Formats: sequence, structure tokens, C-alpha cells
Amino acid sequence: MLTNWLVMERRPRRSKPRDSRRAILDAARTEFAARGFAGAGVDRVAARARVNKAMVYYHFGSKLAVYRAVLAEEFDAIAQAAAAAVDPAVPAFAQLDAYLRAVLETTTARPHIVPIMLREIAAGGRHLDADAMVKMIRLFQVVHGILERGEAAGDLRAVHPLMTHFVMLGSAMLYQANEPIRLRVRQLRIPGGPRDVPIGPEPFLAYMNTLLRRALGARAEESTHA
Amino acid sequence: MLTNWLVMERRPRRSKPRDSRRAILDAARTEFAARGFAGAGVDRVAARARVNKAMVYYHFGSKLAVYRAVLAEEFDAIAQAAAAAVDPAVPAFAQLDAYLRAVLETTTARPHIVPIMLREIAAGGRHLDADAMVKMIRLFQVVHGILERGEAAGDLRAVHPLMTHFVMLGSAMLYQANEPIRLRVRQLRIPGGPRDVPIGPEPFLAYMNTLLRRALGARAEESTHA
DNA sequence: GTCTATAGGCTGATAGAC
DNA sequence: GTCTATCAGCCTATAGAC
Repeated sequence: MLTNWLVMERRPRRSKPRDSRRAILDAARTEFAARGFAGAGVDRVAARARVNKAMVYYHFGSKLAVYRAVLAEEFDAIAQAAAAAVDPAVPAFAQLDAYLRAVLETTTARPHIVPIMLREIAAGGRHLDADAMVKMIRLFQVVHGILERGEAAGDLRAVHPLMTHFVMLGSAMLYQANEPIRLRVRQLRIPGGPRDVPIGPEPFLAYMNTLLRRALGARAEESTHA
Repeated sequence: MLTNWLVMERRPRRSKPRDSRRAILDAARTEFAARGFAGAGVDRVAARARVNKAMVYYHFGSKLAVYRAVLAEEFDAIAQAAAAAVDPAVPAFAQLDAYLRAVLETTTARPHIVPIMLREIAAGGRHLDADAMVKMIRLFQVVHGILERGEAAGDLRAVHPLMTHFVMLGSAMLYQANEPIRLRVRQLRIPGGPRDVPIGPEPFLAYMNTLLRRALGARAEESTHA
């Protein structure tokens, strides 16, 4: 810190500017997750970011542009986490587990990703630009790679890669997003309702691991990977 | 039309009233699916229903009440269809297939269910009343019943029923909702993107059937049910 | 970069005539 | 049951001073 104070004075003059752009992005993420694109308000975003409303337009130009910037950040976060977590040298099922773990860890640490993605899917992907599309595909490619290598190594059966991706990621996202409702179901104790309502990512991971092992395993299901 | 004009004059005087309540509900379904609760406008609902805006408040009292009425109708439709499609006398895997088929058929015929449910889940179930909750559980009970009977008959392994329900219904919903995005991915032909992009419910049903057969099958997976 | 002011339209909801 | 008129507040976005 002291070593290069002479070098400072460059550009990141972080005295007053407090990086209002960052503050806006953080506030917008929360707002869009809670209310969706149409329901979100630029006023509310600005207020939450402790920034003047005009600043939002100075930095981004429009509400849609803010939304897309948020989307880009979130997609990057999840795609990078998934790619970084998967080690191609490890057995296929361990890779699948690592992938799901990385996704769930990211969506737990950044809880707004899931509602935002769900809402965007519900809207038919209306606000997605080509850039966002490419990032979504990058996430698919992680799963695709695992399946390809696993199949080549004889560990996995041949399965439809995109469909497998949908089932894995879709279940994970819906399980995560469901949690508030599950908590209500649990404490409402509706007669005839589910007796064991799982909470937290671990039960899901355990279930998915067995499911995938049985469904995708090439031969003996139980004995792979110590 | 001429045969019973004397019998008319009962109560369903469908001359002028045109059942504006129904028209409002139909319009609201479309509006809520497209824009979400916060983004939907009572003005737009009324305009689409060709009804005065005040009529919405006359019939329902508030925007939230309209939304809940729509939710109740949609949940009923899907829960009833699923329950009606499952024949307990048939082999377990045939019941699971019938369940998924019924869900996908309903969500294809009434394409607004899925976006509405996805958005409601993304909102943390904020607008769900106890009635809606019970209807959701009724849908789970269909799967629960299949699994219980299948396990008792020795056709299925013991699995977590709620988790299985989430994976089946969640994948189905996300697959359905995804279709517009899949269509764009397909025609964009992004290099390195998925080569085989499935469209329509059949590929999904085929994939899920094999997946469930392998994951839930008690013994020999392939040979059950001609 | 930050702010105020304001445009111009849309919001959910109500009162009251018919 | 249906309509008009209206409220008060909110919306996205821009112009322009500092």
C-alpha cells in the first residue's frame, strides 16, 4: 500500500465518486430480482444506491441498459464459477457434482441470480442480447464437456447433452428459488402435505448425485469414485 | 337459438353482460404472464377485456384479488388434469409418463400457466394465499401417490418424493418456458453452441422417461412395460 | 460527475351518475 | 352492472446549472 503511492493518482480516484456506477449496479440487482424488469423503478434503484436518479441515466442511458449490465455480471459470475470448479482430470461423476456444487454455491452467495434468470425465462428472454446468449451457452458447454469426456472414458452413457443441462440446472434453480415457499409449507403443516421438506442445498445435491449416478452411469452405479 | 327464447330470461342473461368477469380473468391471465404482477396494469387488463377499468374493481376489488383469482384457476387446471390422467391400476412408469404428459399438455394448451408460476416462484411466493398453497400440494400428492404405490408394488426404488416432484415438474416447467430462447439459440447458430436443440414436448418426455426409468427403476430398467 | 427541475404519461383506486 | 371523471402519486427520461 505504501510501496506505490507515487504510482497512484492514475485514474481510480476513489475519493468522492464512491463508484456510483457500482452502487447503482448493486442496487439494481436487488430491485430487478424483487420486482422484475417491468416492476422495477429507476427511482427506487437510485434511492437504494444513495445516488441521484439522473446518475442512473448518466451512467447507463436507460433502464434496459442497467438491466442488461446486471444480467451480464450475473451470467459471468455463474459461468465462471462453474467452469473453474470442474477439473477434467477427475472422474465424471465428481465433475458433475463439482458443477452442481459451484452453481448452488454461487446462487447462494449471490441470491439474486436465480429470481432474475427465472423472470427472464418467464419473459421469453425478451431482454437478452447476443452477449447474454453467448454467456448462457458457455454455461452449457461446461456440462457438455463433462458428458463428452465421461462418455469417451466409458464412465457415462450417451445422453442428450442439452436436455441433461436443462434438467440439472433447471432443477437446481427451481429448488433454490422455491425455498421461501418450502419454508411456508413446512411451518403451515398442511394436513396431507409433504412430511419431509428439505431446506438448504445439501439435500438437493445428495438427491441429484444419486439420480445422475443411476441415470448416467455406464455400468455398476454404486461403486465408482471412492 | 330460436328454439328456446321463452326459456331464457333466467339468470344467465348473457345479452349485454357478456360475462365481463370472465373476459377480465382471461385478459388478466395474459397480462400477468407477460409482465408479472408488478408490471401488469389494470388499465391494460381492462382494455384487453374490452371492459371499463372500473369493472375490474367492481368484480374483484383490487389488482391483487384479480391475480389470485387467475392463480386459482391455473392451479386448478393443472392439478385436475394431472390427477385425472393418472390411473393407479397401471404400471408405475406408465403413471409417471401420464403425469408428465398431462402437465405438458395442460401447459401447452394454457401457455400462461408456466410464466405465471415461474414469476410467482421468483417473487418468493409473495402473493400466494393458503388456498393456492393447498392446490400446489394437491399436485405434489399425485406424484407422491405414484411413488408410494410403485414402491409398494416393488416397481420403484424408495426415493425422496418431494425432491422427485421438484425435479420432474421443475424440469418440465423450465423446458416449456425455455422454448422461445431455444428457438433463438437454434436460429442464431452460435459457433460452439448446442448442435441438437429440441423443440416441442416430445423430446422432453422421451428424455425424462428414460431418466426416470433408470433412476427410479427397482431392477432391470429397460424391460418394464411394453 | 452531480444535482434540480420538469415534462408527459401511466399507475391503482374511488365517487357517483345512470 | 356499466360508465365518466378524477385523484394523488408514480413512471422513464431529458435539459441544463454547477
